[in-house]
Amino acid sequence: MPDRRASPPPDLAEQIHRLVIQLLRRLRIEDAKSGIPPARLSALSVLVFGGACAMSALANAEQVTPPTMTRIVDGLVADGLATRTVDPADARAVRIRPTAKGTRLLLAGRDRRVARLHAAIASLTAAERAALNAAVAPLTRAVRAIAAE
Amino acid sequence: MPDRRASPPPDLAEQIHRLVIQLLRRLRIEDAKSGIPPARLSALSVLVFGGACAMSALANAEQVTPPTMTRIVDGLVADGLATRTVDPADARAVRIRPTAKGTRLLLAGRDRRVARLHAAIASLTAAERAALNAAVAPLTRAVRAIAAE
DNA sequence: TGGTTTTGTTAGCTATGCTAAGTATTATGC
DNA sequence: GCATAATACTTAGCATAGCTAACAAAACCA
Repeated sequence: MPDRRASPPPDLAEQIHRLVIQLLRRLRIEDAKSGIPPARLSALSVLVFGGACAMSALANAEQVTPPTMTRIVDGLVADGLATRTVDPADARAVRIRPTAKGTRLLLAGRDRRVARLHAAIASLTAAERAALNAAVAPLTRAVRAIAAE
Repeated sequence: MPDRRASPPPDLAEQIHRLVIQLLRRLRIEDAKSGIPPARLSALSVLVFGGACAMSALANAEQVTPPTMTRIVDGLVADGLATRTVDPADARAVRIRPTAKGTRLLLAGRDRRVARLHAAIASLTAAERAALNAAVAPLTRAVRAIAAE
């Protein structure tokens, strides 16, 4: 790991760190409106955008242990937002799928979140939006670089 | 709120949304190493960077109800990371202060987080870092715009 | 002075994270 | 082909963290 006082100005990482925390904290407010607790909403998001999924894959995607994911899925199933069926090819494993209701609910909530950010971005100048747009690729690379270790 | 299909490309908000979620998820891994649960760590961060604080102000800063913050502070005090004293000017209120141990611990943990992001940014090209740097101001404005509503 | 507001806490519920331990199924190795 | 190991989840039990409702105490104020 490079010296913290090396090439990039020391504040860039800090600034981005702070910004990102604030951004998510503000968007999170929208989530409460869905009536679904955050862990379920997040898992449901994986199901809706990633498709059907095994328990372990879901736990892995959410960076959570299997017992925790078991209970989150219990909640989703109880609320009619997902279904749990035994994998026909492996009776140990389960396939977890979002229901139509779950998909509808998630997309609506996500729209609220993203719409809020979208509105904020729309209020910027064209030059500012261009600067944001130009930062997406480098930030994507940086995020991937974190995973490397 | 503007039409989602209006001027800014619809994916910019979505891309940033996704990126930011991934970024924090990856950095969060470092927090576990501190041995302090996330809510306490976050509250401690407010104390260390914002200075002594009343219970209500802390709850407000953390977007949490007062009872929740009472227990988080209980935990911090039990761990010797903060102190709670009655406000001499108002016997209803308390002043919550980080201890030297709390300050030391938080700064170390934060350094690990930021250092990780810093290293990732350092691995980019100069042009990419410049693009990131140019995006900080617009993103700051956008985040503030979210709070407006 | 007596009601109201402010500030925090207590109580009790749900949700979410963990580890340890258990069950059932599949894979393996001899 | 059967014992053993590995895999995929679940159950149990604990700590943390969020909420609302109800309460206590202090300060305000009319």
